Amino acid sequence: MNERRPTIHDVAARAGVSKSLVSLAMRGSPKVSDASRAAIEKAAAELGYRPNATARSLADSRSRTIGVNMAELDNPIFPEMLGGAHTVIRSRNYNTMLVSGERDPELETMELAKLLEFQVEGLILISHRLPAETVRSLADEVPIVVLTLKDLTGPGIDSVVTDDEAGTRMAMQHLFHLGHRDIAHVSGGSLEPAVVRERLYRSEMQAAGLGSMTRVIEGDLTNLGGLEAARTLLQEGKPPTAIFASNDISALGVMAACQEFGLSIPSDISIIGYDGIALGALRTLSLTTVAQPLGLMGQVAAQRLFDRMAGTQIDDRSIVLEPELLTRGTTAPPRV
Amino acid sequence: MNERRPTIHDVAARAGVSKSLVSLAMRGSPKVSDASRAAIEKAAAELGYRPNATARSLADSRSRTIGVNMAELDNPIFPEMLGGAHTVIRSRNYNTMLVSGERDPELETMELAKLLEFQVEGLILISHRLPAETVRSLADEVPIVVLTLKDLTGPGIDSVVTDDEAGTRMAMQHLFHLGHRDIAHVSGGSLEPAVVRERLYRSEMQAAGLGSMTRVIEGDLTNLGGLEAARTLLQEGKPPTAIFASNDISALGVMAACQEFGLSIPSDISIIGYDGIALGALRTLSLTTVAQPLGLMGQVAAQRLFDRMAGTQIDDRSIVLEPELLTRGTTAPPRV
DNA sequence: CGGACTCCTTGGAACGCTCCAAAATGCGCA
DNA sequence: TGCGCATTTTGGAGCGTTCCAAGGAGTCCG
Repeated sequence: MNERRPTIHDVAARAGVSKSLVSLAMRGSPKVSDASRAAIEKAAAELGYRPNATARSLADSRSRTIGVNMAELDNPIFPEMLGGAHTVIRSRNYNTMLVSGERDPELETMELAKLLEFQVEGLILISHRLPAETVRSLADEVPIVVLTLKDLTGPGIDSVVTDDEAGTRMAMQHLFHLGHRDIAHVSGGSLEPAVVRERLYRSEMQAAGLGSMTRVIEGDLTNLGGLEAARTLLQEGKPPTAIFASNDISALGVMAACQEFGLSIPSDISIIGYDGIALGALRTLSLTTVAQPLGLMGQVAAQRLFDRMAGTQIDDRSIVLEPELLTRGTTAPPRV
Repeated sequence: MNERRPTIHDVAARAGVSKSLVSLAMRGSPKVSDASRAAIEKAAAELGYRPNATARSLADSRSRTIGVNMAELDNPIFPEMLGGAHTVIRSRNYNTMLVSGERDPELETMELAKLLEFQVEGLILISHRLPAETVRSLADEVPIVVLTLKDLTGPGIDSVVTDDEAGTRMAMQHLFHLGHRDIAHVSGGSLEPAVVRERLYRSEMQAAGLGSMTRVIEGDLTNLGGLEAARTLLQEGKPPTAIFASNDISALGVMAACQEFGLSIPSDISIIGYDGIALGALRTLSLTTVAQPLGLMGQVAAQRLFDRMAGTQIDDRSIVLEPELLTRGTTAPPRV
């Protein structure tokens, strides 16, 4: 490991110019003569000079860094969104500082505080467990884009979501068209998207004149939660002909439960999930689902953030993307 | 958004003390009198003061940041390792700066350069595509821990891997014990772990007197690769009674191909993977596999990095963890 | 009451860079 | 040869901290 890294001064001395000129040259300014530029580049290369981004941030008070918070790692939708956001951040020549609150709001708050101390220029919250007021007060210091939740917007806070109402309708219409009437729902708890999906499940059933067949079993958006919810449902007696699960990983749990009960999918029972996680496409699973454009959501979130950072005049606070029905192997007409 | 953030000077002025004392107080120095400390804390709270980590980094030339490179996002083993590393990094009160080279060595090199410009104090490479010399020269500036690859160690470079030889032996012994003899292997290309697994597959077959039954079909560690490899294999004619795939996601592809060919798992054919991705445990899949302690590997990598950063005297350069056989639902005795 | 301590507190010099106003240089042309 | 203008180059101030040597305030004791 080297002793002390060469600085701009060392380069300047070696190239026989002033530090200011080196600074200019390093940033590719057109004001630098070709001769000087060549000398500086040579000197920099010989010394193995690397600009110090910390000093630069301090000097021009721009960190060129975006903070990303990801509360959970176990649902693959989050890494997928992260990937999308990350791509955009990199393409803008910014850096990504990643934190995770591990589902603990206090820890999460501290982690975000650290991000702000690092002078991140913007914040992307890919899922979070923070109280609204905390987010609002953060938004006072730096623009924020929240993914998947749109209940919280306001000055400094944008959101990127998909249209869960439309998506749920697609799922239900798909099942209706196949001929299903006895459709149960494995719900997903109290977070906004799950609530919307449950509400729309109910209203679609109602609208189809199937209000009396409405059955909701509580899940929690996890694989195990889906498994147990479905077990409960199947123990009750006559299984429905189709189950709409609030998200994909719980749908996979539902599938497992069905198999346990000797039901074959999709001939005995149809299953549809929600999210469009990459793994649902695996041929082994082939899960029919309503896909959110996960990577795109991350990208759009990052783009919006950059727009805000640039101070672009934008009116709407919420970007709503369209979901897409992916008909795969877990849904089919009900057995007659 | 606030105009200018309050600095240590503002706090000092408001509390009626010098900036130096504020600096001391903010860092919890015991030299500060209780009265001063209280006044400073009050002033800081009133102003909403937040220390500027950039300035601090510059002043004490410690960034308190670890750089993490993750070449790929589509194999879930990498996020799982990231999770482990991230936990340790946070617990040390460090930050994680994440980059990804997207499988492009040039891009990756640039991204790592950016990390160094940010003065990261250490580097964790969760998979990478860099030429050895590049890594070596980086190691000259900052300690590095490489995950999953141990072919490259040396001054400044440590590695964390699992014992792939032992793991492969476990897989093969498991199949042998079940009574399998006709075992094919879907390989995984030229990266170190895949090569080792293939080599051990061959030698185990040989050692079991089954050299003549050795069959290797080329895969590439992806789901699709596994699918196609298995299709090729199954088209050839009589299927083997078991397939050992070089990793889990390709094993899932193999499973899909078997289903396409009407083979039921595990009664017609057994399948075993390698890695122990969380999703293999989903009841729907229930993939028998040789599990690497993925999260732990990330943790150990981060710990080793901190040890190096602390200058602890350590001899070995390579940490080898033990894999574990997870017998689940995709393996069974061959049909008689 | 002076001196020796111990505790607190302070201003100034870094840290490595960018920004800026001003100085130096070069060039064309009368 | 000299002037004006455009092009290059420069030193110094500043970004918000930490570090350090040194200064001030008490306290205890002879």
